[in-house]
Amino acid sequence: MENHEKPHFGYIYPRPAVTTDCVIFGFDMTDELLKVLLIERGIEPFKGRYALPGGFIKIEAKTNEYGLVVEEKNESLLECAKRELKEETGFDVQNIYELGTWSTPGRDPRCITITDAYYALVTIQPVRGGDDAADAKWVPLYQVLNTIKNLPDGMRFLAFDHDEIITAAHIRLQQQLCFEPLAFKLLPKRFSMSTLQKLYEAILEKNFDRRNFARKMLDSGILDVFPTESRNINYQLNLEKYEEFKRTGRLSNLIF
Amino acid sequence: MENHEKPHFGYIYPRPAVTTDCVIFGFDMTDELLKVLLIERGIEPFKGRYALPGGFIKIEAKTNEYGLVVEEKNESLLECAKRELKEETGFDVQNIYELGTWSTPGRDPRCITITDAYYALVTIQPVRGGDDAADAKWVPLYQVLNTIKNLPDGMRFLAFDHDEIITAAHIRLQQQLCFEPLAFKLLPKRFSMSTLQKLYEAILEKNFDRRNFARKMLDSGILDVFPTESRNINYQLNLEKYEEFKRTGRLSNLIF
DNA sequence: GTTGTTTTGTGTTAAAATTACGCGTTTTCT
DNA sequence: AGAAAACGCGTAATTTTAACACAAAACAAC
Repeated sequence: MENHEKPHFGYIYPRPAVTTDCVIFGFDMTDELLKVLLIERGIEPFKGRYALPGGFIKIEAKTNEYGLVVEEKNESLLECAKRELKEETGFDVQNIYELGTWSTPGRDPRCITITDAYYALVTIQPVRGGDDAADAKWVPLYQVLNTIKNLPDGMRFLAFDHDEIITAAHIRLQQQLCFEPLAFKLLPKRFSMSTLQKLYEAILEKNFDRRNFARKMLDSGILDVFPTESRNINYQLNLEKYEEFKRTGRLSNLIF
Repeated sequence: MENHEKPHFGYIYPRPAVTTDCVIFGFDMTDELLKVLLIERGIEPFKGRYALPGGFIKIEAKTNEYGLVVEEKNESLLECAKRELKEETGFDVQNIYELGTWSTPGRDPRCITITDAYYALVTIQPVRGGDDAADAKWVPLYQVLNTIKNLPDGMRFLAFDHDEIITAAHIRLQQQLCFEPLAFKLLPKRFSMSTLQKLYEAILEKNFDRRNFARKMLDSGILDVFPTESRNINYQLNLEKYEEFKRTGRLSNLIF
């Protein structure tokens, strides 16, 4: 542990280190499971444990020969989250949302660290071979949540306080689904009604009547219909209609 | 602007300064308006402008004679928000929720600063004399939001990026009201049905039919009834029933 | 390719919730 | 005192939700 002598541009009190972590949700079309992307930590602390991808925020400060700051550059927390994601998992994520901060004293044994957590929604490509990207791994969400829930008191599954973060992310995902058809961001462009339903069921942990579900979705008017070679029908989100319906408040019936 | 030479316990890159800001909502029974607590800034930057109460996170680090860290103390961001609130406005707030972080580069002209924003709900005491607490002032929310909305492009009403924060806080308050009867936290213990309705209308910016509103509230089962001297009726939130109904999912009909 | 099983598309109907008003009385304001 | 607003109690029409039936197409196993 080394001390740090870089300039801090005006505010002279000690500062916490700032990181971002990200809960990446993906829907696996092959087994129709909602999954999260975890990485195995290669270094201490928590070496060998699974954790959310994330890392420290980047601030570049240039000082002249007298030690005065002549140039500063920094990224926003959102940019930080996206960059770390790309670095650690190779994912280029569009749909990313802030979840909240975690700052309990002692949460990082190295130093006083606060993290700004994000969650992101991606479509898992159907036939990706072995999981790429370092030691990143897709794990079924329900497995993670169950493991966490059944842990003996005081024990943790993931590194740091990531157990809490992933639990909060799931709750937030459930709630946001009531305001916004987020689910589409987890699916490929076109999908079947039953796939969409399975996804809703996976997120909300509750089952729907197949026929009522389909009617509700279709009645909302945001889906375009595409026949397939077989008798089955595929659907696609109509973004214009969705945005319009959102403005005019006609999406309330999408709440389950 | 001075440089900073204090130790940073292990993580050796430059760090941003960290602050918290708080949007305090209060419902003024006298004029039945939803208001926010703003403070007039006494110092640069943005001297004389209104701003959200808030400030820097407190970290105390003690080093021995060799400059090594022997003791650290820090507060969580939530504790920081509560402390700053107390210091700047005298308010001791129970109901406080995290809103999100703001970290756009350049948002604070002094230095790289990220803020974690909170929102809080308080009951404004009926006959508080002149606004106490330094230069804190209750301002009707709709006035602030309208001012912000009608500002010429690029102009701002509040200091820093507090325009965005207060706007986001209002949206969040609206959304959270759909999951939780937050409104009660803005009212005194007992209140009339029309007061409750006015509050809901103020938050959601939408009007309800008096009779339907009352029925919905009463049917939910979370209100206790108290006659008054006059023919009128007062109500009070029954916390036990509320918690029970929340667990058993019987509050869905409280969504408007 | 035949057979049994599962999935998919298309309804109907009863119950529940929401919305829109009517009316007589009490309070409030001037 | 009189007019206007607020209040409590109620009903009817409409919309939304929940529960369930059936046949054709796809799929799996042999």
